[in-house]
Amino acid sequence: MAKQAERRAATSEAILTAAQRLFGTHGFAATTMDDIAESASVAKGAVYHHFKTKEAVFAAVFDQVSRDLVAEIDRTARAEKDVLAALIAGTQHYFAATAKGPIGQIILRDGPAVLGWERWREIDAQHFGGKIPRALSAAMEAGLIARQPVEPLARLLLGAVTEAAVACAGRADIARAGAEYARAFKSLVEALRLPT
Amino acid sequence: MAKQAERRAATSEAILTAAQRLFGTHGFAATTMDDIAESASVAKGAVYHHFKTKEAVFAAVFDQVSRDLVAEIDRTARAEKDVLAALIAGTQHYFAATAKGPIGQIILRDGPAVLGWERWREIDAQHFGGKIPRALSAAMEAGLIARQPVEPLARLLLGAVTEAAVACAGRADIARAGAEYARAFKSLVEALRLPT
DNA sequence: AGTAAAACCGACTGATGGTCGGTAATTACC
DNA sequence: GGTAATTACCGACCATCAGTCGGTTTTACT
Repeated sequence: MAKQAERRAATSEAILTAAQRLFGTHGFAATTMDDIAESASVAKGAVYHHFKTKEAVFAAVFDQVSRDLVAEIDRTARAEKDVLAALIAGTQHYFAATAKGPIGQIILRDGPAVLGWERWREIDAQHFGGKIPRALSAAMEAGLIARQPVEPLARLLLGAVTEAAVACAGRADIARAGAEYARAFKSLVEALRLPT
Repeated sequence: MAKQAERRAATSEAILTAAQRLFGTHGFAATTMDDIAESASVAKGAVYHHFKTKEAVFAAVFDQVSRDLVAEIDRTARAEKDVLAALIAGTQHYFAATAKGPIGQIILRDGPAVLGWERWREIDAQHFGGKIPRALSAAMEAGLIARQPVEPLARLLLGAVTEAAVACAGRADIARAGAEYARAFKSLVEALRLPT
């Protein structure tokens, strides 16, 4: 019954899998549509039948990778108790994950380059950044930090985290760097904490 | 005497000027080398005689724009007295300038896309970010904030500022948004200030 | 003037994103 | 079950554009 749908799904997934591997290892610019088609054992026309442009393929890959990563982070953060502590733990996980080659390549390097900063920021914020405003609101509600407009502050912190992730990704001693930035981030967030 | 040098400089500048205008208005991808050559009233070969690649042209433009902007910011910041206050004022100027179309296009959109995040971050940090570590060191020296590793904290703040600038650039009511983010940034920095 | 070197020219090439007319598989309808 | 319509897929072809290269003009030096 759903034969056609299955067929479509299978091809689509083959393309996406191939694309993710290629984008992750060689980067967006160095990956051609012919490469993707060949790697997915499909003709170029098929790729264009499923995705309008090369950017569209990338966007789909980006979305998938982000989705996977955010799920991972959620699992980590859920283990913490304090809202601020969860924020910090999640951040550290984000560092560690994006520091690993392929994911960092897709999310931090090519992401903004291909999608455009605005769109990238928007999507990234939608996936990861949504957690920060929520955490801040909760923290204010709980009286942990001073009441103030949430959005601007959240944006600043997201920028800080992202920048740190990139800096991390570019360093040899990732573990150490991650710890360093996590500590700095913690001190920044803790500075906001009101004296009880 | 320096006729040859003058000739070279004039052509080079014509190319750079044309490129800056085109990159600023249409963006990097939508600007072709032929466009640049034509706009500079020069043959394509001449452009390649002066710059090895299209990226090289962009890098030169980027450098120039950054240099100009940083000089402007310096002038603004110098007017302030407190180190932290100067940091905040400079930040606000950065917001305002990058929010204006062409400069934002070059520095915030295409910059990372073309040069690659790592290189962009490095250059951007070199131009703008260098000020933050210096300001933080000074602030620690003066006992305004707690002593701690400077580099990680500076990186976080730079990321926060950049993110805010981008967010600003994407909004219609730039003045209002700039003020909002500046206030949030101020509260973040002020949170670090030690009680006297 | 004569020669060397540097600046400049613009037709050409190679690579690649995207198109399009056609074929094969699947589904809908009688 | 046959046939028409729809959907998936194919791969040769096209347009664009970064970058090349042999040739020409302008400048510098003797």
